[in-house]
Amino acid sequence: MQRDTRQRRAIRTALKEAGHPLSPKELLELARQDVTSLGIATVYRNLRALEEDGWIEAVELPGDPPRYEVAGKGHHHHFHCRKCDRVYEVEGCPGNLSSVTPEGFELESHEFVLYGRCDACAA
Amino acid sequence: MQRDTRQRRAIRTALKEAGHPLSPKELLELARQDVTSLGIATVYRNLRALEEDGWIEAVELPGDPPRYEVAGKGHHHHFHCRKCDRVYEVEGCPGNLSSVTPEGFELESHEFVLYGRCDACAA
DNA sequence: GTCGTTGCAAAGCGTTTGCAGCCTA
DNA sequence: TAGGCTGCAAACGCTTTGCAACGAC
Repeated sequence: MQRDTRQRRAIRTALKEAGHPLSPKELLELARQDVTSLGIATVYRNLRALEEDGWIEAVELPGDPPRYEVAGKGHHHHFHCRKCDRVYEVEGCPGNLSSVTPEGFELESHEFVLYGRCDACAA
Repeated sequence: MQRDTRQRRAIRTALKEAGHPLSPKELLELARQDVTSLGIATVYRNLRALEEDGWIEAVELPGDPPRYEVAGKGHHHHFHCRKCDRVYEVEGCPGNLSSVTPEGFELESHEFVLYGRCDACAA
């Protein structure tokens, strides 16, 4: 990742402005508002490059292809709205994980996903 | 799902005997010990049929294709071993989820995955 | 014998890669 | 102007589907 191309700039801007994790396809649509010729392969290549540079982080939710969000937000989890399919960040962590870890198992990390309706869809 | 074929019997047996969630490929390999001619398409078709019948449940972990386990075990979560890649069931639940649910959001359910080393791999 | 089920091969779908041309530095 | 980057199209891996043959009931 050495050059600052129009495509890369559009992708970074879309990720920053969205404020929530984006799928490659969502990202393509958003970034195409700046660079109409943008191809999906370029999106995937830049996602990988940005992730290797630590600029973004993959958000992997069960049963879904990865979404991506700007990195450096500290430990958090996600809320997946069943109605609009959007993913939100949530702060906090239920903790108390060692009590559910089986005997002899070494716990290294955890993931945690909430499902339901976001405030907009619940209304 | 009306007929009790050799293939379906082999698939059910493999799922029951494994005791932990299996991927379609793992299942194919196990069930082929009974029915050598078994094809992957048949595995996928039977997984769907067994799931629709409520006989099995999909176990979706972040970033992984679905695994399948025998249904009816009640609420539980999973531990994914980073070394052997196997998935174990864990009992219990950290609870206390409403405290991390944002204002105005309606919580319907949750998923929860532990990562680390299983007892065999930790030794 | 019927028709649900199977195995194969082809089709889908999301993601990755090869390659020639483009454009940033 | 060099070579990193892009867009296109082909390749890939996993899952689904079409179809003729098979076999459970």
